[in-house]
This record gives sequence, structure tokens and C-alpha cells, in this order.
Amino acid sequence: MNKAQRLLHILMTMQAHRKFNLKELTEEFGVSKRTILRDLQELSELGVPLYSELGVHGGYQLLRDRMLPPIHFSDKEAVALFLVAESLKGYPMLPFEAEVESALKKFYHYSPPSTKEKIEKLRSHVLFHVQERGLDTPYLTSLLEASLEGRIVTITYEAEKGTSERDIQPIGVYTASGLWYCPAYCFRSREHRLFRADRITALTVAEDQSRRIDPPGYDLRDWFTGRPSGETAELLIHLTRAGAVRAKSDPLLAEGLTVHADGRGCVRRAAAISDLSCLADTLLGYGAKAEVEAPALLREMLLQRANEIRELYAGAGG
DNA sequence: GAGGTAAACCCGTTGCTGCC
DNA sequence: GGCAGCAACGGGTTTACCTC
Repeated sequence: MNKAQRLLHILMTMQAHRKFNLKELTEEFGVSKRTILRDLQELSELGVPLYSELGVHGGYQLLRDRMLPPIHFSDKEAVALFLVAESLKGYPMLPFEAEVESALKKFYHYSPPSTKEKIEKLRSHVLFHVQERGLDTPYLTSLLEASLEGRIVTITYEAEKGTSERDIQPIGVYTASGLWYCPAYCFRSREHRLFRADRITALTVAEDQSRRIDPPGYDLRDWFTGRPSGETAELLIHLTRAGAVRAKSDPLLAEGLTVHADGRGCVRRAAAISDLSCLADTLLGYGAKAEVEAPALLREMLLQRANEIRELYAGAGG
């Protein structure tokens, strides 16, 4: 039996037995322990999910649940998968980036030449442009994993107001305009808040997991459908014609937007109190194109910001 | 602590292949 | 045919870990 045949037989033996050790394999294949070890290492490097246990009852196990069965794709399905992959390439950071790269390599390697040809053509004719930000998000995968497992993590966050350390329970991650965001329940402010992944400079799993909200009862879909968490306020914003056009493509104002027959519009929905500050910053850019009727707190925030700007320029001019 | 197991080394042997 | 290079293999030793 040559090496290739032996590797194949070892793989079949592993699939037939839930657990095995070196001695059993050396007896079955009539080779030395050293050779079996080399074979197992080679199989592991090829992607076979092997798990070893030390000790008296130690041995090897094949993590069969972690290995997918062979799947057949049609030509169009294969090209479609690569199209999806291409759409992600513009992002400098992705969760499970190395795994995505490895999976695509395997997929491309085993694709027939005609499919490869279509994929290469696709690369020349389709481009998903993502705004380049050049910001590192080293904890993106950790945030995603924490949201999947409902873990509380301790983060160091660099906000505009300064650096803070806080415990959060992420509900997911999403990307917009080339940036990665992580909505999460913040145990310090006791409400859901939005964090920029690139502003997280340190992340560790929190020691105290007893506070975790399980089940969370609030997920990324709730976040996007605008179901607020925590204390809320009724929002009523009137928009000019130009303001309504702009609000249609504004993620903060599109929700709850109604455009009247004359082109003007209004935004009417519930908003979390914690979001008002962010809304005020956005509305400042609308100038007179948007007028806040409610809540009063948002009006005050806008006035305060406007006054700050006025003082700044009055001082510079005089 | 003893004994069983895997992991990680090192080194020597064997067989195949290509080159001169 | 002789030689070098390489891959595959085997044996030995030490270390780490686990169970009893």
C-alpha cells in the first residue's frame, strides 16, 4: 500500500470508528508509530478536523459534525457564490476572514475549467466598490462570536468624549459606508448602544457572565426595524422638499418617513433616548431643511450645538 | 507516583529519480 | 553505472499530560 492509499484508508478508518489511538492504526496498517503520526499530521494540514486527547484513555477523534458532506453546485450556483465573495473583497476586515479565504481557495480549486473561466470574466466586469477607510477592526470576529454565544465582553472604547472601559453584550455586527458597527447592550449605561468596531482598542471576555441577558430578547433585526430598547421618546421631524429627498437615503431618518404629495415630508416614530445625541448630530447637517417638533430634548440638543458653532465663529471673526 | 498516551524532537536507513 | 538529492520511513529519547 503506497502513501496515498494509506492516507485514504486512514481517513475511512477514522470515519468508521468514533475514537482510535496510534497503536490501533500501526497494527492495522503495519507501519511504525512515527509514520502514522506523519500521516495524521498531513491529513490535519489538508483540513481533516482531528482532535487528540492525552492521558491513559487518550487517542484521536474525528470531529465529524464539523465536516460538511460533499455538496454539488451547478455552474450558475458556483458563479453566484463567487459573486457574493467578490462583494466582500472591498472590506479591509471581515469576520472569519482567513476561513473565508481558505474556503474560497478550496472551492475554486475544485471548480471545473468552464466555471473558473466564468469566475475570471466576472472579476473583470463586476466591481463592488467600498469606501476605503484604512481603519483596523481587530476585534470584529470576537464581537461576532460574543454575539452568537451571548457572551459579555469588556472593551476599551475610544469615543469622541474620551476613552472608557465598559462591559457590553453584543447583539451582532454590521457594515455601512465602509465601517463596521456593533450594536450591543451596555451594562454601564443600561441600554442598547451602537459602537464602532474600529474604536474598540481592547477586548477580553468578562469574568462575570452572570449578568448576561439570556435570551437577549433584542436582536439585530430589532435594531434595524427601529424597535427601540430602553427609554424612548416620540419623534416628530418636519422636512422641506430637499430635506425629504435627502432623508430617503439616510438610515437614521428613512425609518418612519412619510413624503407628502407636495414633496415635503415628516418623520414620525419612537426613538431611544440614547440615540437622540446621534440624531442631533445628523440633523445639524440638514440645517433649515429639517425642523424638530418633538421631543423637546432633541430640540435642546440642536440649539446647544448651534450655539456652540455660533460662538466659535463669532469669536473667530471678532 | 506509576503507567499509558500523544507530541516533538533527532538521526539513520531505504528506495526512487534525475543527472552526468 | 555511479552519484546526489529527496521523500518516506523507522527507532529512540524526552517531555507533557492525564487517569488511577
